[in-house]
Amino acid sequence: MDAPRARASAVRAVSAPLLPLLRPVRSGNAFEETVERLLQAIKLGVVAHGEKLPPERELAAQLGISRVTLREAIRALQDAGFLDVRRGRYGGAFVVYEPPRPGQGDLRRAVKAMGQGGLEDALTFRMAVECGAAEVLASAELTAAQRGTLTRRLEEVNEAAPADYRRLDTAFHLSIAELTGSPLLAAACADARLRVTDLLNAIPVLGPNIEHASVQHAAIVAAILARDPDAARRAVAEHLEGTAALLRGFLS
Amino acid sequence: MDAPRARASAVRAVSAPLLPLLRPVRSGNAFEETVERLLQAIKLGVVAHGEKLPPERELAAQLGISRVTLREAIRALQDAGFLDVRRGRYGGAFVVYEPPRPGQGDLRRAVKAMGQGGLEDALTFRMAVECGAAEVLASAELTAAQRGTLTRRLEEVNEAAPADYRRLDTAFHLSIAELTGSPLLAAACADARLRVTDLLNAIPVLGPNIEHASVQHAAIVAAILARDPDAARRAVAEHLEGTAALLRGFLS
DNA sequence: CGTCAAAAGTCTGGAAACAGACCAATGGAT
DNA sequence: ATCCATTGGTCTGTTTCCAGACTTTTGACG
Repeated sequence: MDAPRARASAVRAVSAPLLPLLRPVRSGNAFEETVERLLQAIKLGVVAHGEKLPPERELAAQLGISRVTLREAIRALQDAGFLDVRRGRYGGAFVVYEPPRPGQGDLRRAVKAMGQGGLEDALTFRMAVECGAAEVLASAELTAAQRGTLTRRLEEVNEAAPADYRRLDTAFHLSIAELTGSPLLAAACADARLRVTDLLNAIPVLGPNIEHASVQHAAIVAAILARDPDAARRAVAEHLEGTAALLRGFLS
Repeated sequence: MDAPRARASAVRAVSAPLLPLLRPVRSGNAFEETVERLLQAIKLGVVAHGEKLPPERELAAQLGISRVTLREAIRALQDAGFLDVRRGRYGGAFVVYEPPRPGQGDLRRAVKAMGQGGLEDALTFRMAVECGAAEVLASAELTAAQRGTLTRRLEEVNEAAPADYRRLDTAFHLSIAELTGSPLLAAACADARLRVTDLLNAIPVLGPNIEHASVQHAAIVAAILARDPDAARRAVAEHLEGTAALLRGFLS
């Protein structure tokens, strides 16, 4: 139809470096992906020991999969001993899992499972999105309710029993992202956190680290409440660098 | 098996605010999702006018879908006039599309298509991830090749013809993310950019804006090359705020 | 102690997606 | 003029996944 391009036969290949766009449309297998998701939710403590998952129909809708597929995943987690499924009214899929005594050999295995370069990728990604979230939040004018949520989460982490520490730490970090009011940003932070969960679960929760972390957490909250974006970003960066260094330390 | 929980019947529901984890496992329909992806790649100029998509087999593998599904998507884009598919050796799916003369009424439609709160979400997300990427990059020690890529992309934007401007601007922004070496971060930035593409395409490319932007682009590159993370972050923030303001201006 | 609502468990037919083999056209190279 | 590698086009059988109706279990409540 248009002569110019016809003879041109401009067989320019697709530009090499711009291919993050052509990343996978679907993450392989719905069943496996669902198992992974639920497992992460359990390990993150989003659904803690003794709690139950939402009803199958509801959960299936949220995950965008059919009930059949969801049930297969739940069944797998039941067989693996993570869930206890009870039927009848007031039944459901109850979490029967407590974070393991962090072993030492686990860490290398977890790192290996991330693949080549995966660790640095995850840490970099987390640094970028969490710093961004803190900065955004510190730039916004918060309502009293939002400030309350933030300080409450901070207190919860500080008072946490060792067994609950990771879970509440996660909740604290994620609430920063959620309070920005940007679902995309919150999802990105959740994703980033997920990618380091297995690693964090593989290292012990040590007193000095907790104390150090709680000082940093307090600094983050203070900066956000003071509406000082620069300070908030720096505080988060420092905190995450500490975590990253801790991980690298256990690896060397 | 374990008496303690049996009677406990701890029917604590799943904690309300921590549900970004239970987001959809798969984005609905593989076909539609693929069409969307390809369309975005075309509109972003990742595959410019006259270029062709990678061979079907290759592209299907990259997208993680079957060739059948990919072909349906390509067919749809062909019918819609975005692609011209030719067979035989040296054939392929050629892009027959040029960014439209930016209309004025389009913007509101594009915004409406994003849904309630979608605009602020996208802008916030973009601000967070792109600032993060710039900061990460400015913190790293770059090779000569990386510095070269960055400055080359900058020059390309500055010399761009109006018709090519958006495409090269996109390439510039994305290369910052790519140079961080974090695929996750690069994907996040690409995603963020995608979400505002339709909006940007709906507003005219004005001389003063371009000049303003090119000054800011230069500042970004300078800060990165000077290894000044703070300045890099600020420069990106300023630049994106400019874009956001421009969009809001056209909306009011 | 029976009722009943909410939950898991089951079944069936159909649509979507896939894997892989094979066919057909095209145009540069020989 | 012919060859042939490369690319799109087609076909077939299989697997995965889904939508929705229906059944069964359970335990709080009246």
